[in-house]
Amino acid sequence: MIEPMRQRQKLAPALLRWYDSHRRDLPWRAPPGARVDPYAVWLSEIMLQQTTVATVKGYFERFLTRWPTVEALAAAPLEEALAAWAGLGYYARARNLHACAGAVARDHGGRFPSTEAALLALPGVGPYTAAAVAAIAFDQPCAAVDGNVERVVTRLYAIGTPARRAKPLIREKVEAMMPAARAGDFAQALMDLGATVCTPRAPGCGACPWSADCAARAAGTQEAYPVKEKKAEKPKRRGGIFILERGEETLLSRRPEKGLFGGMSAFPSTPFTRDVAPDEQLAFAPCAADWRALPEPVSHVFTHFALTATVFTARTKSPKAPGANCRWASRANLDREGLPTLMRKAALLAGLI
DNA sequence: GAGACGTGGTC
DNA sequence: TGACCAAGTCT
Repeated sequence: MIEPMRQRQKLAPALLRWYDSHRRDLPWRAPPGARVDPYAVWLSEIMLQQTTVATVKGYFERFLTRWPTVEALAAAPLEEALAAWAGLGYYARARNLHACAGAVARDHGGRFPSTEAALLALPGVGPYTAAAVAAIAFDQPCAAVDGNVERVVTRLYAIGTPARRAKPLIREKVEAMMPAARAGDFAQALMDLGATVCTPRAPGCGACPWSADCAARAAGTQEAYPVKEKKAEKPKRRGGIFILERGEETLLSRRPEKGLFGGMSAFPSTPFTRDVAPDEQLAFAPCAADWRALPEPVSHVFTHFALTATVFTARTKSPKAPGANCRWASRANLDREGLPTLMRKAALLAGLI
């Protein structure tokens, strides 16, 4: 048994050695030793919130190509940023991304602040992202605790408290092992370890630089961590989506700024905040028309409810003026309108794209 | 502080 | 196949 203080001081060097030969090559990472662009680090961190690396890669490249600097992104209309974000989910991130770019351009002269506290004050930047950007982009010794780090640390110390309440303790443990140099590499190494070795299922303890120090491994209970709170049951809801066509055009509406799909373009629909039974769905149609239900509904599972939506279609020649937040979109361009995935599914089912 | 907030992949 | 998971934040 290694004496505790000595053990703690050996953790970071062992992890950094492992990282030097096993680090993942990712589009937002600079080659070893090279300097990273804080804008690229921040952009990647926002996209990676609750989203997989594989999904993010394409979006990251497109955003960086289209808006190479934070000033360019700040100058873009919000609608364009939202459309480019379509399909990534959690659209509040895109609204905050745009607001954050504006704040950096306006209040910080186009340079991201380098301290955790100043970063935390930016829209869409919470405790994790502030620490991650400070560490990765500015090499500040900040503890970036994400889901990966939670898993690694709860296993390393066999912390049986549900992860949400264990956050402060996890942070303490990370700070205690934080090396004086290479703070950015350390933060990324911890996340790489969680993503590639200390995985949720079937962790590769044989390849782990910390396996000899790991309390859960010693007890053979790796997969029992992190302990999760039991989550509430997911309600099932029904609803309707209305696709109105006029010649080669389709009616789109802009969703309210807050709530589901906030600020996004979408087909008019019933509210999704509650279950809307089939016999009351047509009352939410954008106008009177010969609405026909498609034979198959679209099913879509959100984080907090599962939706089965009937897709109604109708044609019109001269409808009443569409609502203030409605517009006609060319069907040929529908693919580029930046529809949320649920709405894309409906368009696909209706044969529009 | 618990719930809202998307989506795609895996077993 | 349905449940669970993935670099969280905001209210």
